[in-house]
Amino acid sequence: MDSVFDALADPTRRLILDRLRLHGPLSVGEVAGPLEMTRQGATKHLDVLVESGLVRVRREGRRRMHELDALPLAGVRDWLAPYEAEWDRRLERLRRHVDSGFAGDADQTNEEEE
Amino acid sequence: MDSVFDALADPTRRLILDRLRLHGPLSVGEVAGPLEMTRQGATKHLDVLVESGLVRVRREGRRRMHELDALPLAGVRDWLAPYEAEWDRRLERLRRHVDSGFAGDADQTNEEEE
DNA sequence: TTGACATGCAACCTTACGGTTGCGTATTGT
DNA sequence: ACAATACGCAACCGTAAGGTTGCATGTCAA
Repeated sequence: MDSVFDALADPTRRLILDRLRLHGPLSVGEVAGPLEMTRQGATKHLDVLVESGLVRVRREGRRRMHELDALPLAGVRDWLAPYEAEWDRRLERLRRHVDSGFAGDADQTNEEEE
Repeated sequence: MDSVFDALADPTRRLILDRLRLHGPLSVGEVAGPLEMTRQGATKHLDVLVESGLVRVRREGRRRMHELDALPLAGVRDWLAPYEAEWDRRLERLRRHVDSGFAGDADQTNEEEE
């Protein structure tokens, strides 16, 4: 689980996951191409993803194909769940607040942005 | 958004978030206590969390109280959504496979859970 | 006022991360 | 066979992350 969160921490890695999700299985070169990076750089990122279980790898001749496996992300969703309850509560409070015609500025509750 | 994923990458930070969610607003010392870490260490983690918007901070006399703000996690859930569709598809395929009586040994396969 | 409490600030240390370069190896098409 | 393709391995580099120590500062209670 730790390794999943760790894998997701890097923007490049999330981008790779997106590409794997949208454009099927990709080789190292195909992953490295669009990114402005060496193949070796891409390989390292892919290794991290494989280690986390988010990417499965299989050989196809001289190519090393990488396929998305989204299942470990279920763990992230599970971890998220209790927090979701939390922010729902907040939004609910805000909604009630607005509904009850609080009418105006001059409040120090900083619940905006979303 | 990047900063949120980054904040979640560290296990200690996720643990702090859990404690803030369950045990209300906490001071630096209260956060640092249970963790085997210096106050300074805890402060750094808290700073990261504040920077990501997951924690709000307010002064109370000489204490610095930290409160959870789960809203930024909505971004994580949103990022997760298309992947969830993906792993659901996988589980669905598996379910159909089992349903269509691939019949390894002779037992009645009882799934149909969520 | 004065001391204990809670924190801030800054420097420092070690290690891991993201990324590169250079070279060696397997695989393929012709 | 042979050259191009796709990759693996290992060393290296700069920087930031996680954590510490030491000391200064603000704040409260008596």
